[in-house]
Amino acid sequence: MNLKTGETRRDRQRAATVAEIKAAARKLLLEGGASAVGLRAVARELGLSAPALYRYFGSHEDLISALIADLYDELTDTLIALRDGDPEADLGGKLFLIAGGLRDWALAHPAEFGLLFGAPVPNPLAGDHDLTPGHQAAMRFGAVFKDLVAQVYRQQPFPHPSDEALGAELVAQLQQKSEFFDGMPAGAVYLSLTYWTRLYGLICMEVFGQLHWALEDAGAYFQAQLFEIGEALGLDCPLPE
Amino acid sequence: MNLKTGETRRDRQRAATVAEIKAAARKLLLEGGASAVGLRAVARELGLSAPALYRYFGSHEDLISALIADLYDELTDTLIALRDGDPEADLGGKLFLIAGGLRDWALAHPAEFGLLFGAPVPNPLAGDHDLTPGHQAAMRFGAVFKDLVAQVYRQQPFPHPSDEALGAELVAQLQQKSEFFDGMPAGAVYLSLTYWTRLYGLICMEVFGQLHWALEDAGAYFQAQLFEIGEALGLDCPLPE
DNA sequence: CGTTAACTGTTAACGGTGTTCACTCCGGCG
DNA sequence: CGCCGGAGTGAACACCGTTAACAGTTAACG
Repeated sequence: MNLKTGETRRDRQRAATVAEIKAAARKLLLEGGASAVGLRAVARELGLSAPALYRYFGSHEDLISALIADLYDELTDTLIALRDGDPEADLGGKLFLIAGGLRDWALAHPAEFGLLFGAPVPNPLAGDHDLTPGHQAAMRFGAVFKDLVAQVYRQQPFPHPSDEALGAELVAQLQQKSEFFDGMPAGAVYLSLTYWTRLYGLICMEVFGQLHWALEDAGAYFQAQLFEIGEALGLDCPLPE
Repeated sequence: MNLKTGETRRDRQRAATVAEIKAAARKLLLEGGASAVGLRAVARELGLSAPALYRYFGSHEDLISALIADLYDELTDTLIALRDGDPEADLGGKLFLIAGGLRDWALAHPAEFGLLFGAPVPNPLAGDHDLTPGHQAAMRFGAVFKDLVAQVYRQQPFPHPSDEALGAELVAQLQQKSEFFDGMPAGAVYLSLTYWTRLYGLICMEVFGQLHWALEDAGAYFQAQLFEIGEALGLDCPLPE
């Protein structure tokens, strides 16, 4: 059976167990936050001994990394579904959809969001050009936004700051990423980066509770900010209310 | 001596020990990140037994909270010194100074920054109107920015979005904070919030390594963004380079 | 088919953590 | 002086990630 892949019964069993482990880890993460997903806790969740998990993951950190990669993938799929769900929406509308979708996901899964986008600060280690599956999944996630912005620009180039306004040093760095951004000029890459930076900052602030002192419900503020950013990208946005 | 406060010799000794403990915690935080500042590690650092620390802090979390409050205070002092250090600078210049100062501090102390502004996510507990010293210190910190923006507006009101553009719900929330913002109208409060949100997001992204994929050195990008935000606040900013 | 090797799981143990308890000091107060 | 209370101790508990030595099962190969 399936001689091509050489997939044996044990391989399938193993894959199933790995999935079970990650599912248990997700459950613990959802219920008790990041600190609740421990090696022993996961093992306990599926009636195993803690050392048994070492047959599937090299360490606790490896498990967490795999979990992060999965979460990235799931979030990416959610956003893609949102992007392609409404065939009536134009490119700008899709941009609004996935921005709102990211915020909704972050608010619904704060612990998961913190794991993905919070501080990997304790690791200012040697220059590791991360090729981990987690990093790749993060790239796949970011590409959803990047590609959409690039499509918007391709369809109707939005006005962007001139090279002189940005300064030579910044332009040099931006032009390095021009190819990655579908050949967009530095100013347009700059605006794309601004879009992402503001969106990220907005959601971080809200999820991390850094906005409570000013706003009870940041929903309206988020919409207004999104409107501003959309304007900068030359989109005609729906006025609030 | 000092009968008013009833400050006895033991009280002074105690305060000194508390300071020593927090100093050791800071050292560990600086050297090994947030995870390195453990109860036993701190005790080890000053030749004490772990349980001894319970005479000074009710728990490990209490120690961390006290540390956070101290860090907030220190950061606040740093920014205030920066603000008042150059008597030549006008209000807008001061705003640029403290924004850059915050970024510099964050980059120089990433672990500390993560502790202050990173995810307190795991605690979505009951509605606790935080009156902890940490929260108060955070307010004192935020006020440095808030007051400066309010002074800028007072000196020369910057153009701000109209109530209609913001939407009724958002305006209602903003007006609730009008008094806190020196009587500024909703649109101006909105712009102040935008200033802070963008600054925070920018620094978070850089410190948390969320910008590495796009920019090696985010310094120029930061300056350009600061310039944009300053423009929105009606400041005449120095063009880069 | 039988043998062998690899895989999955176990228990025991090590060093680490935060925390509590019972106990000893000793300085300052009435 | 007597004594209370604060400071500090070591032992212990329950948890954590991780390793080692061992047993049962399953797949692969001659």
